[in-house]
Amino acid sequence: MGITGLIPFLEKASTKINIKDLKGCTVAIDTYCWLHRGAYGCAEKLSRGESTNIHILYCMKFVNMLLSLNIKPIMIFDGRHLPAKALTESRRRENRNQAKKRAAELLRLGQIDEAKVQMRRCIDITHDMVIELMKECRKRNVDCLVAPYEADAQLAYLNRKNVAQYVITEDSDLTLFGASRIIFKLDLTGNCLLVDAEKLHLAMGCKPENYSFDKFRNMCILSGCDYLDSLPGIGLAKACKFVLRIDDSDMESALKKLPRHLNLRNLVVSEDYISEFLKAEATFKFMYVYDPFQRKMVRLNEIPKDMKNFEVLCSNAGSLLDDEIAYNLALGNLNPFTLDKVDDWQPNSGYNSQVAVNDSKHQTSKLKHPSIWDLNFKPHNVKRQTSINAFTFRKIKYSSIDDSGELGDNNQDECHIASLYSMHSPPLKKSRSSESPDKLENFPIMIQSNRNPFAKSLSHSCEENNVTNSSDPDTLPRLRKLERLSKFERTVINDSKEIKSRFFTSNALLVQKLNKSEDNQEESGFSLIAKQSRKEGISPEEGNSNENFETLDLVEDNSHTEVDEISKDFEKTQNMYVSMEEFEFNNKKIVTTDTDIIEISDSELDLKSKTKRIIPRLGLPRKKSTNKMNGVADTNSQTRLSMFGFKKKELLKR
DNA sequence: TAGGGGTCTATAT
DNA sequence: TAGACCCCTA
Repeated sequence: MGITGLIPFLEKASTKINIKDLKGCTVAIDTYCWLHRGAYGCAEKLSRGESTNIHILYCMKFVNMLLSLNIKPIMIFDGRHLPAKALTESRRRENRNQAKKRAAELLRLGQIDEAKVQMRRCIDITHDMVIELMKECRKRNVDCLVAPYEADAQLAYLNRKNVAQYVITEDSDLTLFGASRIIFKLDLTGNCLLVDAEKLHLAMGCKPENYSFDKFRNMCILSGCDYLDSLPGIGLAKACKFVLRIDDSDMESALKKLPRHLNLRNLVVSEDYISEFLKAEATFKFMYVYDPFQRKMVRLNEIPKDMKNFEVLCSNAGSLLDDEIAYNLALGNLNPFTLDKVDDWQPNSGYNSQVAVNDSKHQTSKLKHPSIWDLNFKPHNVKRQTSINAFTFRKIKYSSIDDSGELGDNNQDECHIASLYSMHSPPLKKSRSSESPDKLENFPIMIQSNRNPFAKSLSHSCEENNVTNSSDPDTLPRLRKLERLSKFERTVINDSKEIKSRFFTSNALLVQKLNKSEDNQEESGFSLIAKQSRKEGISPEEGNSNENFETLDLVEDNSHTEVDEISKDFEKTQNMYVSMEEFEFNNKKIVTTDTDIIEISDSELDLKSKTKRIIPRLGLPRKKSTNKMNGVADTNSQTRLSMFGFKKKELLKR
């Protein structure tokens, strides 16, 4: 059931991303969603009890996609049913049985198509399917874990412990368990929707100081969730209005005032509803999950010592199992409902290595990722990465490339300059290159659209909100400039080629980076142009001259990552896309991808054309731009953002 | 008119 | 499970 309408409600806290942006991260997956979708494709066979692995292959496509992108997946499966959901589960079981009967009847009548529809409705994900998928995952050393109860709570736990920096699901309930970064609607091209818990206040339409996660959770419970139906006439909008008006510390007394706050005089909030509400809240907060490091069940959140009546309130949040049972349940060795032994897999057993020997092509990936079942496993410090550009800003010391002539005498790095053109005014440092990984990890994610007004839609509601709320005195002039930009004709092109980030870099820097090889992962992102510069005999000093940029072949450069056999197999059959937008400006076609700005001539508009002109840094070739930009001079004191009507000087004045 | 609620449909290959 | 659509209600 989930929370009706929650995903659209969270629009302002959401960003469209591509899963490839999470390279190097760990993601925990609500695997039931994939299994269910996969089973839809072989519903007839499954309902007839025939052997099929289509649903397993479907899930493995996603797994392989993640592995190919150097993203570590952890597959989480639902465990036992909570008492709170007993009614829901029995309803579902009843519906499935009815659909089965109808399907059989329709088949007897020869109505095949109608029968197929009913067969799809009676799909049930069994523990046998789970074990089958687990075995496939183990061949690739992909960790699997059966949650003691709801997978949602387990996902949130792993997310909060930083075992998984992101979680993938289709179930909006997950937001209520406190996961910080949730990915919805992931498809096989990698496109998905990222909901960031740090932005939930935007969705609720309140200031960060007035927001609390308790308010958000209370709003969702009020609007109706798996553990409690909503009061009549209360949906997300009204629930939001209510929780923002009240003091969230005492819901018991606040709920009694709900009819008055919402002007719904006929609404009755019974004592029973209030106690069920408090139980639902406790279920979301204190559900049992499995901690693979302590190897025992723990509460999602610690129960406060001063909490009264917690035994009653937590009566729906699961019961504690013996450690040995909980361990084997988490490994998938027990049927969650009967607790009968159905498998005997143990971490680091011969079973796993034997598979790896027989299937040597998967050994590479096996070696890559430490297992959560390894006793020495520690959540590693993974750089959170949703924006390649954002990392580029931090890792490169731009102040050292003044000789490019682009930055003038302000001794500003391009990160700072970019910030002056950006919608926000975050505190910026001249260089982050010397910062520790921990500090980097804590750095808030900068979504591309916030940093690069050209790369994403300007009408994005999130950004509008930020602009409106900004107290920065420069906001209005910036808005006016952005209005100018928004007049450009923009069309979204879905088809594109992946290009590595060079957005704010100069050729000089690229070549320097290539020579120094300080950071292989970063370096390779630039290697295409840098190598080209070398080929053309361009020195770092002159590398910024656009004349040296001849037409380049847009060839994906995968040298930056260890692409194993799985990746290669996958990439043969899957096309990874980045979003691409096209501007028309002074009879030029300018295309911005997530990572680049590309100028293409009319004859090259076919995006499948092999040759396109790549513009290093921002904007157009210098020579052409000076003549055509409506009198906006392209001098040393001005970056190429001026191509779009921005003037640098006045913004950089101190 | 905004917002809630019920119903129907798609999900895969 | 989510989204679209339509209808109803305050």
